Amino acid sequence: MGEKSVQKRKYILKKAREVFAEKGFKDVTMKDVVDACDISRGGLYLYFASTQELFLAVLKEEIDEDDEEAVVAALSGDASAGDMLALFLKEQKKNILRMKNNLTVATYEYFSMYKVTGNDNPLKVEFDTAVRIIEKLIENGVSGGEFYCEDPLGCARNLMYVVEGLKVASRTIGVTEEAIDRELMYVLEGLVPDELNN
Amino acid sequence: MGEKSVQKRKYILKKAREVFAEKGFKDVTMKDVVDACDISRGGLYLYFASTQELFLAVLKEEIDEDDEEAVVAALSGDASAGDMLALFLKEQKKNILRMKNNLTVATYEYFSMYKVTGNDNPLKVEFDTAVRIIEKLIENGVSGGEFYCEDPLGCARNLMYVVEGLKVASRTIGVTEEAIDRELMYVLEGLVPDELNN
Amino acid sequence: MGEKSVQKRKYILKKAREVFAEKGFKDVTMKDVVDACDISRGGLYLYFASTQELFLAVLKEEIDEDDEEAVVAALSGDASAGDMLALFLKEQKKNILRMKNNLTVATYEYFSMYKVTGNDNPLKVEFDTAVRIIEKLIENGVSGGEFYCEDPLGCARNLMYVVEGLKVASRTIGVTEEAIDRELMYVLEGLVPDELNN
Amino acid sequence: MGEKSVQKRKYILKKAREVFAEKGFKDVTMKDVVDACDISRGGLYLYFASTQELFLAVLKEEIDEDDEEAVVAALSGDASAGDMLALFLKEQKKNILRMKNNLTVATYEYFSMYKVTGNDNPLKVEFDTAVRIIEKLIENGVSGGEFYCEDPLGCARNLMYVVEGLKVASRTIGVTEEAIDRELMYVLEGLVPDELNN
DNA sequence: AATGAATGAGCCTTCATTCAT
DNA sequence: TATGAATGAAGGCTCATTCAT
Repeated sequence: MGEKSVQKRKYILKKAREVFAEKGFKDVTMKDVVDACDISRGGLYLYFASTQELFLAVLKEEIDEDDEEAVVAALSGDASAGDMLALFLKEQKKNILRMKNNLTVATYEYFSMYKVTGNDNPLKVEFDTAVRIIEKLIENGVSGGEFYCEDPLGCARNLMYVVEGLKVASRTIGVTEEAIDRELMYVLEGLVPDELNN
Repeated sequence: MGEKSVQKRKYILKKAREVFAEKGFKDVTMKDVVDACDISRGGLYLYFASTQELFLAVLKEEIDEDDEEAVVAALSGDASAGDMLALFLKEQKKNILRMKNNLTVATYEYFSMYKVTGNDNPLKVEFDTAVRIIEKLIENGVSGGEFYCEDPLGCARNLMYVVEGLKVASRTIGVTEEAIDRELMYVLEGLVPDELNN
Repeated sequence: MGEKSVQKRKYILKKAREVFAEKGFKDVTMKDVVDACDISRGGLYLYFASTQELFLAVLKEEIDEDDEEAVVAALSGDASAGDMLALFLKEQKKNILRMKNNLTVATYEYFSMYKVTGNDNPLKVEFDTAVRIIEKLIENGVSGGEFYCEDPLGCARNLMYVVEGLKVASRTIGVTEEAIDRELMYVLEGLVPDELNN
Repeated sequence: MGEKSVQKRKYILKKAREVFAEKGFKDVTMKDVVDACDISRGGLYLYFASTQELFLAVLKEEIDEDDEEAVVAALSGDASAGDMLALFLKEQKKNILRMKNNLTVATYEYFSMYKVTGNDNPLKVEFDTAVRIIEKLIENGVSGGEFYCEDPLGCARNLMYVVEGLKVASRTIGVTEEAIDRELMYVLEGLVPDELNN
């Protein structure tokens, strides 16, 4: 595949991403993507054989980017643990609220359809990675006397399940920005020693 | 629609429920239901005009039942607040883990597709109801000296978002029974006064 | 078939007539009639086995009535030939313009579909009858010195083909009341001796 | 759509025309056309989305042809007005009698179903055009002393309504070739000065 | 007589997929 | 590589017709 094809592949993925963000996974047809890309039916098949293949490719790009963004943002600074955790959660919040180009629904549809287990499941990898980052941040915070927490891992997991809950709720029940702030704050406040909390 | 039709309607809903539980919402076709019910194409249309209509009817039955089950189970006993909360959560856990006949995925697919707001959204109603029940139980526990909690509502919400997170995770990432226990326990332990916790 | 059934049969025909007037012949389904009559599917079949049977029955009633109306109106008076012809044409005009309950389109659809020849074709019978009436009226008018016409039959036929042309045009091209008057007058004026015409 | 597709489009229209001529408009299904063309179901939809679209396209071709035929034939010669009028009417007669490939019924069905007014109605355009041509021919004939007529427009309209009447009668009542000749002659003879008529 | 539930055929329409160019 | 015409399977929906009650 030459240079040109790589460009086109990227172009297709960009457009496909928009389609998945709009319609989820199950409702997307190859025709939807063809129309969005304004290429020929046959042309799309040269690059991707199915919506599944397309979606996995979109997801792969997504995750590669995410790693660079959130993780780096969260860990590479020399800010305090609290600030870094706040930064990380801000990133999550942005994700939850993002209306355009959000793959949450498509991703849930995909992975509830094709059960993928263990580390082949990017959703799981992402979740576990996030848990580990948060755990680390809390531990750092505890070491520095900034936080109080007897079970950093438990707390990190609790936080991420709340985030998952908020994600799905925002797509189904509807969640305001204030509600997200409130939920995340609720967890964070549990980390702050009582005397500081008042 | 006579007595006989009522029976058939129920029968169709039962079968449709199985189909939705198996395939989610978006992938289900009228033909799927026809096949599952072993009736004629036209026969199904006598009762339901679309998968949407079918799904909403299935959901309505579901929720009517739920009300009788979980709520009654949680509140009508004269057990301690802790026991009642544990019972309520056990119900939630059963729901999360139930492999057969679980509408979680279908429900998420439906409500992420057709945005329904406010009290017309049974998902929201269910969530809010659960939060209120938990809040009440916590308050009772605090009154009785069983629990310690400065923000029962916040805690109840935290718990329910965790439950939502677990639900979706169990359908996408995969969650073991132990993980569910662990997460729910994590929250519950936050309610127990420290001296008792050790 | 008892008295009650006769009533019901008439009721069905009345409703069916409305349906045919609205939708023509080909588009009408047994269901349309069932809905219009608000009776059961099976109930309709007790009286009529198909839309064809229904339509023929509707038509039969129609023609029976027509005979009594127009013909009697045209011939039984002791008015002048010109007045009687004018009366007859006024009847035709009313028919052409009638928007509600007009079977023209349905009739054309039916008889262009099922070719019926000779005196089994009520359309032909009606046409021929009308021609004969007009011919007679013209002859009377000529006898009385009211009209001048060398070929009463030819003139009568010409008139009726114009009427047919106006009927179909009113359903397809659209024809104003003035246009109908103008066309009928054009023919009538040809009957009036020149000296009277000025 | 390349050169090849243009051919296929024409082929479909030709076959569809045959179907409409045979069955009228309302009874024609996309499947009828698919079968007549011996192409795939999907293949037809590449060119036309409905029988309505198909019919309008068939009609468009029809009318384009007609313009070149009848009008040119009637007006471009240097024959006498009477001969040209006779030629024009011969064309109409051919139309009335044509058994194969006659769209009369389909056209009436279509335009009685979808009311189209003014110049968007090709039926009206065709009618008005014919009237104007005949009027012109009569005027020419009068100028040349060939005809006698005080109201050329009225006469032209009368003639065309008779033609319409004959068209519809030929599809519903049944009309012999002789009857058509007779009717058209009846009108023409009214144009010829009395002394010549004997 | 009358009902209306039930069936199944039939048409509509959309797409995944292929393939000649 | 790229195109887009073509096919046929799949699912949607409606109705004519039957039949047990």
